[in-house]
Amino acid sequence: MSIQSTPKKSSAGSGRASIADVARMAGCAPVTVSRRLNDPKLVSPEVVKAIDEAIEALGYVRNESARALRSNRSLLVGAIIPTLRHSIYAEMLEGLQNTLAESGFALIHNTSDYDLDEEFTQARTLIERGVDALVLVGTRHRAKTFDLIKARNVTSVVTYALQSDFGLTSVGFDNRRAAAMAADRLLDLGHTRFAMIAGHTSNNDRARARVEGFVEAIAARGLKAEDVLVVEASYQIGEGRAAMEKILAQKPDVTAILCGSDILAIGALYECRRQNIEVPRRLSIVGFDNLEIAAYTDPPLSTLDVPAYEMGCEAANYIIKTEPGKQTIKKVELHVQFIERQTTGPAPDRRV
Amino acid sequence: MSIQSTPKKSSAGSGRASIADVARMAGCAPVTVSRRLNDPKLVSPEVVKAIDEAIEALGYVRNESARALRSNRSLLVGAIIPTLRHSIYAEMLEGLQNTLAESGFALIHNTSDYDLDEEFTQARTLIERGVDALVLVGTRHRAKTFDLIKARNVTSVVTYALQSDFGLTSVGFDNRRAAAMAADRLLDLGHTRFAMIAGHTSNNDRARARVEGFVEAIAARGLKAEDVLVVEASYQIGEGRAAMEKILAQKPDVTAILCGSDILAIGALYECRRQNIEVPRRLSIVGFDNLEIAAYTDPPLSTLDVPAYEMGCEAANYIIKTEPGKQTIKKVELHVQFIERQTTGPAPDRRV
DNA sequence: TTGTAGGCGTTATCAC
DNA sequence: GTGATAACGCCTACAA
Repeated sequence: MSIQSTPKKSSAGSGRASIADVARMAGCAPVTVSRRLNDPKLVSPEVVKAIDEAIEALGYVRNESARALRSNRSLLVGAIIPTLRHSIYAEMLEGLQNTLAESGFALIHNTSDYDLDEEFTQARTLIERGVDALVLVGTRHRAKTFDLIKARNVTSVVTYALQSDFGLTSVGFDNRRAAAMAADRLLDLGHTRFAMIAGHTSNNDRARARVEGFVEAIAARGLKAEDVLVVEASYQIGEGRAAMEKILAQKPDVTAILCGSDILAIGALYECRRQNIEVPRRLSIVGFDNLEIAAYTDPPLSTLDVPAYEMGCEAANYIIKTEPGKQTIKKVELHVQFIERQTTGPAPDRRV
Repeated sequence: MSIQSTPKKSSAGSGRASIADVARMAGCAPVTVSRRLNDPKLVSPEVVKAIDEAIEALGYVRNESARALRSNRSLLVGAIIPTLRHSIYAEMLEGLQNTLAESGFALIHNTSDYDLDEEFTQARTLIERGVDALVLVGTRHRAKTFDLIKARNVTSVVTYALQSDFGLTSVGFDNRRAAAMAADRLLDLGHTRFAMIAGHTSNNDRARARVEGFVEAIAARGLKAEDVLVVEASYQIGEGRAAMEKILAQKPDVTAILCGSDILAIGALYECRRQNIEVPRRLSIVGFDNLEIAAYTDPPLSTLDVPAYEMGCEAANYIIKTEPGKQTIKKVELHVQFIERQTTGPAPDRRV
């Protein structure tokens, strides 16, 4: 009864031409059109030609939803990052997206603003959307987030991280070691009175690892952890400035400061300028990230170069190579480099 | 053979529980589960409870692909931006994503790197994916891109633009007028010898409009267009620096410079510092964008504040409010503000 | 308030 | 090399 009324099922509901419309026009079966689209070798040249013409004439575009439904692959990847306002995450995302796009994947992103519950909700939504893979930032996540990923067996990558004890592939660098590199360099320059302007460490394992790495490396050289004054700030220039002000008030004899981000370092430099504190003559400052701007501050900022874009690319590569449902846990370590510019110098007491 | 083995169709192919599994467990029909998900009012409390328990027990998550296929709405929005490396676009994207998420839309983005053909390809891919709406940047696009949008009748918004003569809704500000604001202020300060460090104007209508607005506003005050030396550069600090060097070589008596972006202005400031040129004593510089850093340069940068995040929000609002296939063309104008900090001052000849 | 009966556009499977 | 058929999981009608 119902079927007879639509003998030639056309682009009825959607308004879009379907594979069936193309098939009818090209004088073949729908399957053949599907084959031409997915594996042209299986179709004879003449038929391919007829199909292509029909596609052109009808302005046919494939319906990915149907494809995803039937084949159970969405070619969609979800990424949840803290924020796009830090270019470091924007770059990671760009690397991810560019690399994924080459293999036909599209990227959906959400920003959690460092809220782990929000992150869980977003992960759920992304999985509802049928993403084939999920990209997260850092090691700290709600248990239910991990549970969800495991229950659904969604290919997942954690960036800015190197642990794999929670059972996910990670792509990143060693924040602890990076901070230690800065510490070692400053120690070699004779510094003994340190401070650090760190990002907030609650809910941010990267920020915490940097603090730990810095303090531990200093302690390893016989100094006490108390020799390091740590002030936390959110990643904004103004906050970096205020933190610097606080440090100078609390510990006026400080000579070396590591900042958890170049943004914070820029704030610190600003405050030094304001207080007429010569950098690096009286105070050495090291940033973190190696943003474009770091080479152009006054003086140019010594910092740690973080492979943000590459992390995105590596995460994408893992996703592309992984068969759905068959992930093997890997750890991809990228390297951080200390870039010495002109905000670091010998400790003032040594200089004399 | 194959079918009989699964008389009660379970989560067979996908591995995920379906609405049918939930229904079986809750002792109701699939439709009822669907209703509970979409409009809980229609289902009695006890049934809701049973369904919720089943959902919980099975770890059910809805399949958006099926939903999209059936309802012909993907709740997916595509955005194509030039690059994420300019925080101005990242901010727009963040506003877009945050606002869309509140209404259940997810955002897919691509970066075209200012390549209009690439943009077309991406638009096509996004439409294949069934996006309910498309967000583009600027007014310049390939004719085939417009054709595609019209053919598919996809709700579309153009950001950073205010024209609507190409038949799409636009959300933006008047680049021409913004640049003119800067020109007027500089003219009021007595400047007569101008230059501009502009972004590349081919394929970038925003950059072009800024140049035109600047030159025209100066011409409107009786000066000649030749009085403005325009140098193009891509949006990188190093390029801004080089452009500044070039300007100082070609037109050493220049006293006022508008930069097409704060990034370029930072490069210009850097070069001034290098050449010991006092800003704003000898030279006034105006940026564009009002990035976070602008308030912390030395001296703090006078610039034009661009409502990037808000543009994203407004674009999202339009999309959310628009019924699929029923778009009405609108023009949402946001306002630009001249932020006077300390890189602008009276023309040196006036000062004497 | 709940259930029955399709079908959205595609691809997997099996036949020719 | 090509085609017929049956799902994929959900939702819109309509019926009870």
